[in-house]
Amino acid sequence: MKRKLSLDDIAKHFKVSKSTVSKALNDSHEISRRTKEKIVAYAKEHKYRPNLNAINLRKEPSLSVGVIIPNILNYFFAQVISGVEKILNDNGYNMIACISNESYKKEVAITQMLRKGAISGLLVSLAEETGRLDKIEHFEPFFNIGIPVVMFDRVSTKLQCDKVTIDDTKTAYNATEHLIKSGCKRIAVVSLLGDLEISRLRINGYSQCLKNHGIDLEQSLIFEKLEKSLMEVEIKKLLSSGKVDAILGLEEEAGVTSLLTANSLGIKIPEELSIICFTNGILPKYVRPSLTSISQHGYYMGERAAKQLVERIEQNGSEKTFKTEVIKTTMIERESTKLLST
Amino acid sequence: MKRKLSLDDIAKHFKVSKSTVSKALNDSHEISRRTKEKIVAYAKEHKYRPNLNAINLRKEPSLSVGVIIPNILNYFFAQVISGVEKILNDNGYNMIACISNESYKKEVAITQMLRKGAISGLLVSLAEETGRLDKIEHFEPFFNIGIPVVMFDRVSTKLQCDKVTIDDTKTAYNATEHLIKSGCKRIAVVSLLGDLEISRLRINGYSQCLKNHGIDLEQSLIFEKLEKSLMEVEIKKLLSSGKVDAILGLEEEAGVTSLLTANSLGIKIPEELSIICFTNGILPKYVRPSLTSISQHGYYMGERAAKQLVERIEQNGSEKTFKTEVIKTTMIERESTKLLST
DNA sequence: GCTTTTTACGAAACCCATTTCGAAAAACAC
DNA sequence: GTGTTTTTCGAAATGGGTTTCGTAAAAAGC
Repeated sequence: MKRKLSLDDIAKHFKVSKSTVSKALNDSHEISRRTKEKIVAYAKEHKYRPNLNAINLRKEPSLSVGVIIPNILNYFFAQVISGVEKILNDNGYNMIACISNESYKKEVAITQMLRKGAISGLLVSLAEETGRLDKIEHFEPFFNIGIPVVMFDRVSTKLQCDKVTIDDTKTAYNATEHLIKSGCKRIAVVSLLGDLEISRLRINGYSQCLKNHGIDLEQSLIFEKLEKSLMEVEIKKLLSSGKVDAILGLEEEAGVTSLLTANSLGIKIPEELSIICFTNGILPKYVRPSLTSISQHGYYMGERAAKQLVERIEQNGSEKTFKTEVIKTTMIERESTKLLST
Repeated sequence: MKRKLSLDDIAKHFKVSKSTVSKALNDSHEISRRTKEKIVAYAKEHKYRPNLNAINLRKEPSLSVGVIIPNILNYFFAQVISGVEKILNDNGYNMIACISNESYKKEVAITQMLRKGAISGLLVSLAEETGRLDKIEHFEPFFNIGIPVVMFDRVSTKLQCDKVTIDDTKTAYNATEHLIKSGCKRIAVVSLLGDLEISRLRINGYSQCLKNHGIDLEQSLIFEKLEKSLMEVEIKKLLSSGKVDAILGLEEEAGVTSLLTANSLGIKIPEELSIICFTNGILPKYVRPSLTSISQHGYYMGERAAKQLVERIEQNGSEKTFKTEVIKTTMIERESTKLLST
């Protein structure tokens, strides 16, 4: 088709050498004014763009790493990105940040773009839709070419690579147990997240904990995959029914919305209702009463994931066994839960 | 020094041709098992990494753009990044996101890294420290090489390039006027930001408005450059003194902290104290009472800045006049201000 | 008018990996 | 043992710029 215009093309057009063209475009004193003018004019007219790879071929090679996150407006992922960026920079890598916007299609497009781009490694947290569809073939080319991949937070068991996650099951278990120990008996789960592995794991942890404490699991208390627009209404219904004394929010927004809704209904927190939520972003600290939340240590997770990737890149595939690093979570106790009388 | 290991180096070491080495490393069937093994082993041992620019020279050139932001944990900048990313992606560019962390030194390091990297354009919002030191020489190389630069939000008048900003003076003026019209007379300014141009402009707008309404400017009511750790104490002092009936926060955190402090002191909002803050992030909506804030339309600003940059890149420097696009701000009225009886 | 200097440009090397094609050597068939 | 196929490898082209160095022509010097 219409191949990109190269120096040679311009050179042929004017029947000069490409060194002349190169010098003319770089405004070298070696080239006469008249020659420069016509070449520059021609280049401008035909929108000549030098091939940056060719230019950089002569310079020090610059290493870069692709990072795919579902949503940068999510504070947790912003933290991860911060950590990733720090480590990559310390090690002389550029970060090519890409945002999938929770869309499978976008994620595929990004991988295609990155594949032909110059990346030495890839960090990924799956889009919600990708988790739901459970399609991960678009990552295979990287494995084939030998570009190391490290997944973090939203990982897939289907992919054989290094991973950094939290123990979602255990964390949910502990949070639930904390609620039970503080006297709560009817604990609801509220979530916006869809069919992600982490949602299933968290709900598993919750269920196991109830079971171990002899509490019956009630499906009617589990509100998964709530539509963002409907969440407030649903929570209002739930709280008005008076059937619950605690809420476990699987992400920050669920917890905060529950808290604000309870406030508006005049429900006393934590006396009548305890709330714990995953993800310790900005909100839990600032809402009133402040919200007990679980820190997933996003910054640290980013650091660890980036570190693992850098190691993989530098060792260049000698080690063949993949490791999954599990980062400890921390429950930040605030005003939305009762103190345990230990 | 120790130049990077190239295919030729390995070839010389084994006295074979570099095509053999290349094929061996790519696990080609054309190469015998024994030859492959020893070459791969050697490459691994000496950490051979192919030059990606050389590889990509043969592929379609991939375009990328550098973006420097001061802090990704700031919701406003996260919004900008979202907008930037969308436009760049739509136009087939990669985004190389870099975080200066408000540090001049880091910003300089980033520009050096990007300079030798393959970027076709640069988007920048200055670090706080850079604004304070007022040193911007590290951007000059880009202008010399002809790599277009677009600044957004935290811009510098010293640099001749395209810019996208809000009208900080006017916005502060309008906010102040809104407070005055709603009956406030003693309006304090609270800010964490240091010597940034935007701080000066905002305070200018505030001052002008007071002047035009015949209110004397009191330096003791302007709290610039507050230390993050001291902010709460300072605000507490200010509010306890009972000398103010309104606060203009130059950024979200200042506004929210003021609001929470007022709450804890039992000061009624907005009856006894009105608050408006810049930057409409997540917090203003979720605190109680909710906080009137000024949306700077981060996402849109990102889109516009990226669009300007892409245009510059594609036209390749034919247009020589630089334009500054001013984005309209919007005041989102919430519960922290009194309604105007218009 | 002849020498020297300057100007203007071209040929070729260089950056580094991939890939095509040709050829030598080894393996196999008959 | 001769012919054929397969295996294994190398030379050279390719991609698109930059840069060095050499040289012819034009300008300047005396």
